[in-house]
Amino acid sequence: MSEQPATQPRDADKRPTIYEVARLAGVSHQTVSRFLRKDPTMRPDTVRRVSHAVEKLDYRPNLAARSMRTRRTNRIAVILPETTSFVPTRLLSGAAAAAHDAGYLVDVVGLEGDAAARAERIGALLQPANVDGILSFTPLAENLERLAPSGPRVPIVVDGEYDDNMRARALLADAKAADEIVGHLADLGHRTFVHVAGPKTFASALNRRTEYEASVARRGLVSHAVVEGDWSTGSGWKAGREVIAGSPATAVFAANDRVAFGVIRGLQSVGVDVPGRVSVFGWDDDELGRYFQPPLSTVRVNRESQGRAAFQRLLSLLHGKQPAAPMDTAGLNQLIFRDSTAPPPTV
Amino acid sequence: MSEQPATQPRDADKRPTIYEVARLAGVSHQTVSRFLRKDPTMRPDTVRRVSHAVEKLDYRPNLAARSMRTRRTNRIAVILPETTSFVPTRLLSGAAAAAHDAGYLVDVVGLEGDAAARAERIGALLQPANVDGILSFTPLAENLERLAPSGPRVPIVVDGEYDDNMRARALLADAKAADEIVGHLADLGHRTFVHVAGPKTFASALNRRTEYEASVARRGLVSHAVVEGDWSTGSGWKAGREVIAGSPATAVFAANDRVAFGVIRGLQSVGVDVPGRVSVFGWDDDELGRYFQPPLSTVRVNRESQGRAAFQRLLSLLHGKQPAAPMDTAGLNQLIFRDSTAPPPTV
DNA sequence: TTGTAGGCGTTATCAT
DNA sequence: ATGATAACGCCTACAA
Repeated sequence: MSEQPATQPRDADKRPTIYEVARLAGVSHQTVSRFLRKDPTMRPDTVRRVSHAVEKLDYRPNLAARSMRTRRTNRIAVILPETTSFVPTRLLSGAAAAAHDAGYLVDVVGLEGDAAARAERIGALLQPANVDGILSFTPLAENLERLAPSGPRVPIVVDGEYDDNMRARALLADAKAADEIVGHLADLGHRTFVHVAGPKTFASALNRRTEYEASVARRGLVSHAVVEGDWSTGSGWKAGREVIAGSPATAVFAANDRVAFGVIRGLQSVGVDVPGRVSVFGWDDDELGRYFQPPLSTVRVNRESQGRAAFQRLLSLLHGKQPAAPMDTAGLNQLIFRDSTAPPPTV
Repeated sequence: MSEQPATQPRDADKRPTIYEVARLAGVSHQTVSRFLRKDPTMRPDTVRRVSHAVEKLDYRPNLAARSMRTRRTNRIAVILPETTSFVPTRLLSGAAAAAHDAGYLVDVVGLEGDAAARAERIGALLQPANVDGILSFTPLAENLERLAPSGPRVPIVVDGEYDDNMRARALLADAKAADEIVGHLADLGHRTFVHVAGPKTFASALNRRTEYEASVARRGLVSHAVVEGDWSTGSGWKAGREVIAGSPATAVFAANDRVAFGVIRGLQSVGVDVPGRVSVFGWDDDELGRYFQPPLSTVRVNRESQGRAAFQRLLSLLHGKQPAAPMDTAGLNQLIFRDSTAPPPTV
């Protein structure tokens, strides 16, 4: 009773393995493995014994060992934009939560800089052996080629981008909201519009812009200008002062709320009243919009569920299914009308 | 020349291993391993041959296999708050970038919900076998006990929290800025203050609040109230209307810019002029503050480098060193004076 | 229903 | 300076 430490010989600093659980439970090591895999063919009594041992030892599986054997990592990589002005936090947490719910771990990698060393590490990370799939919240384009030049590729989903045969349905939600914004402003009596867009590389920005142009044309209205913005308040401010103020436009559709705040403040700074002279519509339902002066009309998008949806799309890919476009396309976007939109001045 | 496929037998869908690299280079598999480990004792010629083979096959190491053998994962976990109103994006990207630079991968895990399954997964993730260290941007408290009840623990750093013997120095930067804010307002002539704080569970919020109270007392000023906020614009709005408006206070120190925006708008909504009647100071240098009405006085904190610093602290722990407090404590916070602060009304 | 053998890709240890 | 062999912890296959 002194030579062999029996059940807990671990060198203090070492986690128990299935072997030690097995020994404590008086079974073989892969009976423990079966237990972990929730094999239904186990005798209830055995389950109990193993379960106790697991608990007593506070056993936790070694993920690396598992994935090496199963060739599945239960991990996805999420690629974040390098842009400092646009970081989709809610998207990230939504996607991460969905991933966790589905039993996946989430690696985040940034696209910042381009040090060779980092490129290499990221390249390694994105191998099939290291990650089951990739979810990107930033346009990828040729970056991908650089990161994983050849060989088998894991499934990739870029948020907001869809392949052709699902484009129509998938983008419908955003397009519909964009069209409704134009419609709302038109109903108020506006005829001349400006759109402050997001970067063209973002599918979502491009889509909104495209739909804006289509909607304006369809309704026989005038698009005075489309300003290329970068999601930032500064770009809105600039557009407000340099393009919109003094122009015949009376209605502005901004790519997001931060831009809209900039537009409004820019206009106010040169004495243009909002919404007296110009109406402004945002997109995101940033909390501040409720308290802004004037309170901002906007689109409430559930970024959390957008993130979840993006992950679901990836998950479908991982399961070998064709990813379905989000079904609840209807309820995804909700227009919120506040005081930043009103009828145009009666000339 | 037909039986053995020589150098690229991989089943189309399989990444090459060091064995295939070895075969192509005409060396043994752990000569390749040495190459990967940058072993300096290799003959230059051998290095060249292996290097070529690696490149030709686009070989990337299998991280799981490596970590299983080395018992190091080169991975850290970053824990994000469940709060939806406060998501430290910049902190995250700063920390992630620093981690990547140091050769570490980053897993993000949220603290959302409490489903047993998720707790289990997270618990597994946080094992030494799965992650080398943990960086948390949210208070952990007893959560930790729940997640990893026993056994060896990996090093943990909670952003903003420091152990006692470094507290003084580490917190100096924030405390100094907080004191300077009070000082600035006092210099303008203010005597009666309100602080709209962040959640007490956040070390940073608690520290600012504590220093606020100390600074006010030290200077013989009056703290009319300390309002418990939650980092949100709404909490600022509420504080502005319900506590500050109609009170004798003429100066407000808000926990962050979003709160400050709420305070200002709340005051304006009940006809209280800022800064005519009340001055408001923020914290964060949110871009919008530059364009706000009035432009917001605030503290510019480099969240990126704060995130980097947090990771460095963890890295020290990982290397077994005592973590040093940030050295550049001086330049970390920079007060920015804009129009939201002015002398109090002359009574 | 449970146990035994083998191997996943890598690095460590020992030879040579 | 390089090669052979074992081991990391787990799971899949097959045997009992």
